[in-house]
Amino acid sequence: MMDNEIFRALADPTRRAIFEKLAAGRMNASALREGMEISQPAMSQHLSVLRTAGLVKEERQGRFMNYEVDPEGLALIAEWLAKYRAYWPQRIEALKVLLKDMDQ
Amino acid sequence: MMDNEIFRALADPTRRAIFEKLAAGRMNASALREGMEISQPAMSQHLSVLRTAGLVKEERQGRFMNYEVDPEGLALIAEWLAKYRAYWPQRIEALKVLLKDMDQ
DNA sequence: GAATCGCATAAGTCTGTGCTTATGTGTTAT
DNA sequence: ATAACACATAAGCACAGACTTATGCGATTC
Repeated sequence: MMDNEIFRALADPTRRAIFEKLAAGRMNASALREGMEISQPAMSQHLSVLRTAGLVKEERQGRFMNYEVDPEGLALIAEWLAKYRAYWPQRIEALKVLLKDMDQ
Repeated sequence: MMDNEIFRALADPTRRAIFEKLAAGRMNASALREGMEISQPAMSQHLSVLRTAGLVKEERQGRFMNYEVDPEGLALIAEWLAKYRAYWPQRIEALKVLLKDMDQ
């Protein structure tokens, strides 16, 4: 059950911020730190958690380590969410947005 | 920002189990405890967290407290997920399932 | 109205987790 | 080779959070 690691990873606001920043594009750990007031070890540890959860994947490039969003993790959340489809009221705007954004 | 409470609430496996059980239908706190090896105060505290996160809503009925899934919280997760639509590869089966289930 | 029931809250304990400083490992530059 | 760089890992600390036992509070039952 990967649910646990996924939701645990996203439970931390700093990690969500890192993930959001990564969503803007592939980036190395140092670039991620810019404007984030976070120590280098802390960043490394957060990235490790995100990686274990399947939310992020890494690729070595020289002495840099490039990180990017891993769709795998997002898919797990979508699967989890789909289990509760019965509870989606038609009028919730967010659903329409989600559908419009995804279906194209 | 409600993201924090949502993901924090779902980070605990016991709370996810409670939520999943509630998805089967409206239930009071005692009924939820059945077959779950969890103390009464622990259940009450978990439900409080889920409620604050917007994942569950309650309604008093005599001396019972009925709980049910609150779509509000699910909508917040869907909104969060929609922000990363750019990372959905077409072939992910989960996405298709989600779309099929929702769009009908 | 007293006892019981369903649940919430209080207070304390123990574990997990996010941080720190220090150090290690591999890569590039000089 | 040596220094500098990008990042990972180790160890320790402080706080958050999930549990416990005890008690409180409304509502029902007898």
